[in-house]
Amino acid sequence: MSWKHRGRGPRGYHHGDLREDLVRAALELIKEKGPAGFTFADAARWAGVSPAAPYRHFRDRDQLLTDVAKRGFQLFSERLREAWGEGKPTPSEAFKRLGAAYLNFARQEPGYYAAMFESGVPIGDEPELREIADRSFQQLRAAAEILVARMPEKGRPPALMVALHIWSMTHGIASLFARADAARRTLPMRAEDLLEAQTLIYFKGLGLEP
Amino acid sequence: MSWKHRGRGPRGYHHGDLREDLVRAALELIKEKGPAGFTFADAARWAGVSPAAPYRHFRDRDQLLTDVAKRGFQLFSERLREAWGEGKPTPSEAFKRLGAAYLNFARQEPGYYAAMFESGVPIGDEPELREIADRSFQQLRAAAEILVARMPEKGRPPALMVALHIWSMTHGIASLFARADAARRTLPMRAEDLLEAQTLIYFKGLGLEP
DNA sequence: TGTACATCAGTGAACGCGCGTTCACTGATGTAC
DNA sequence: TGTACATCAGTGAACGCGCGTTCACTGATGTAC
Repeated sequence: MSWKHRGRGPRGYHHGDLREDLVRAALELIKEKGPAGFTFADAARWAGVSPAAPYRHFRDRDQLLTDVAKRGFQLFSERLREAWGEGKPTPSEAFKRLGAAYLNFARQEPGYYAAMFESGVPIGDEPELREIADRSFQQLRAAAEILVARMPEKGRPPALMVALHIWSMTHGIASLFARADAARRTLPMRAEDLLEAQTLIYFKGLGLEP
Repeated sequence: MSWKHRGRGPRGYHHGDLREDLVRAALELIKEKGPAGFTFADAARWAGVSPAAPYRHFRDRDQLLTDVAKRGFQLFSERLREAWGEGKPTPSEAFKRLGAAYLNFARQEPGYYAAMFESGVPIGDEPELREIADRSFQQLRAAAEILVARMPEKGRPPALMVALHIWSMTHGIASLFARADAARRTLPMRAEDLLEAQTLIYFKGLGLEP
């Protein structure tokens, strides 16, 4: 595997897919050094290209980071959707998969996770990013709707609140115990088990039988 | 308020309290630009001192950051301890205060919070830091013990697990909705209310009456 | 099918800048006698 | 109380370095005819 172009065949003057490769570079570098630890020049070097080349594709480092965050939310939405699997066979099974997918995303995609949640990229400033980010949450929201719909009509909690609760607990466990970097706290059990237990207790508190 | 020494009286050749002032500088700069957005030189400038001066007090930027994290955990422990107030008048009252203290800490001390949880400072590498960080968690742990002790002996959940659950949900809400920077998600209610509702549901799921 | 041309996506040299770090130094403070 | 000296905590100049950014350029590719 050559340093210059990493096995995508010899390249001539044109790179061919620099935009994609810069995103890959960013992910790799964020993983290694944290969301603030990579530079535009770094990314160019990683892609085997002159330091001026990235300017053909991104205005600056921030725009690259924002793009990474967007792709991250996109991928995240898909992962959550697949995991939820329309709530089959039972919502609690599906919730278990959903939580596991969240934790796995944090573990396996540290570059995306950091760009999405800890890079300081302002979500609110760019409508497109905001929309994509919201879509991830809509997955949770839809799941909560289905869960709540199984309860007797009297005393149903608001689905939005339930979705936010699930999000919070999952995000808390992911950020503390399932992250890939040195800030991870040790845990005397699997993060999945901690989350599953918490979810069960929470559901029970809502009045749902298992 | 002069730029040079910010109202702590005129100073001569010696600064008097540079170590403390560098910590203050770090907090201020982290708050403004994020945990990775400040430099050693920045901190020196903020304190009104030559760029070589910080080296008398800290080996490098990382050591300063670690020191900030330590102080952060120290302060955090105290805040949690005060808020818990030995669980009086009732544990659920006390838990409510505990959660609010956590959220307020995230909001009011963004510099400390970021240094503690999002700066990439490796907790495990320095025993002293680890010990201080653990102490914060022990506050939650002790609170969980008291809560669990109120339950009938049969079917008591492990206090450790309960403490981890409380930590996770509080941390999740703090990190998503009560942070002070641009990565904060909007929330259609007070973060405190979301947390309180979640805690109540969780406690109910554990079999505790309000 | 060939050719001329426009456009695109890269180069590489150059620049100013701020950072980290070292160094011999010096002003201020504390202490022994 | 005064003096000599050691120590401490700063200075400021200097250095090498890598980053961000611009620029005129050039090689490769696509397209009109």
